[in-house]
Amino acid sequence: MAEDRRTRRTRRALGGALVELVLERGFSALTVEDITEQADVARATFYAHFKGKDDLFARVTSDLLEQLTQRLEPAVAGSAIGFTGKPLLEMLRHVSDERDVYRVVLRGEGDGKPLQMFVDACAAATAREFKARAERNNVQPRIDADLLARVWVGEQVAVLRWWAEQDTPPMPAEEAVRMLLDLALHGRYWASGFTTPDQD
Amino acid sequence: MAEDRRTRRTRRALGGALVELVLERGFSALTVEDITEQADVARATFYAHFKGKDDLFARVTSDLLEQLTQRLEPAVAGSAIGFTGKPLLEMLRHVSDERDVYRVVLRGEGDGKPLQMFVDACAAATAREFKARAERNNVQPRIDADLLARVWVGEQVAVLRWWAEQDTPPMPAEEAVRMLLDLALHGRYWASGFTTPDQD
DNA sequence: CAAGATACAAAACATTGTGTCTGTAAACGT
DNA sequence: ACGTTTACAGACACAATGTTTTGTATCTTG
Repeated sequence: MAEDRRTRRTRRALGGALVELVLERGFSALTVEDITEQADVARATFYAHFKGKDDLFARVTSDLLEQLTQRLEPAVAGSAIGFTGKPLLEMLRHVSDERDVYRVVLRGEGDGKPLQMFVDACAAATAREFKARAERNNVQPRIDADLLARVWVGEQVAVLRWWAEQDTPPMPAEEAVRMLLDLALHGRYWASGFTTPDQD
Repeated sequence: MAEDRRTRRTRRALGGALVELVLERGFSALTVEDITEQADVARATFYAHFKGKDDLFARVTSDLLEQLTQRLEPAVAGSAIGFTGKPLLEMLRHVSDERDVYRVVLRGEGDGKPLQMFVDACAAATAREFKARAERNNVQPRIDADLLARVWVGEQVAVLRWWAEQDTPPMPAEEAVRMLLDLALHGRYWASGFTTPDQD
């Protein structure tokens, strides 16, 4: 019942080739033949596994997501709201381990659909935590919940993208997390060194 | 010296057709012929104006950006830090006026490159304002400036996307701006109804 | 308003990528 | 060692691209 070694081999090779080539030339510039050549696989074989470029990319992305949720599970268990604290820390580490794939996904290659997958997953997880926590503590959000959720996830993705694009970590992951916690606690004006906004 | 009227006509038609079709089927699913058919223009004519699909999309995007910066100019003149306040309000209004184009761009169609253009432009403007203001008032950001900038822009884009995807405005633009100002001032925990984060 | 310039339409063309299908050889799991 | 599964190489029809040509309609400029 264990999966055939050959299929695993070729699938991995194709996924790796995709990521590598997208980083070099961008997704839309690639042909299926480019990918199979890089992976040293026959073109016909490609179609035995995937419907096309997009399908391959989608699988690479969902594999990544699956791996992420597995790594996140213990951290989320009894943890804080949204993605501050342990979950975020674990995410940053995962990005470090799989930097290339994250770059490709977070850059929005492939018509942004893989990124959409990723964002949706994050948004769902965030919203779930968010609502559960609000109900548990019986509080009401001070600004529109939908808007807040968007801002929240947009921020997370922006940070991950920034983190993924670094060749060498600009700071320890722990410090980045601390900064983001401060930001979430005190707001942007505080973070930028001000305590009050300019008048306008 | 004024541009030929026929040229303007066909270019507009092609740009409009692109936006319309992307909303229906997505960018990657389109052929040049689809676009020319929708615009009622000969295929050869398309290539007289643009190098291909991507080129057309890039021009549509840069036209939008140009229009935006023009509208933003008066608002930015003597205004607040980054995109809170008047500039943000003007942006939301612009999105309302050009909803379809914004949707297409902000969804990251076209391999996310048009979106990249947009984000880069916003980031540049934000960073400029940010540094100028910090220097003027002689303060230092409490968290890494680069990270802060990313978060900032990520948040803006998320809000614009949310705003663009609404069929009918969920609230007056002024109220959305007020919320975001509050958010920037007091932080996310406050906005979500808490004053302190959970422990983790 | 006239004349020269410019843009458009229509059709044909070579080129490239796609997706599918063969028969054959090799690698796999049991 | 066995039967089964998978990969390979090549060939195929098809679709989309990008370019070119020729005749016609429309514009701008003087």
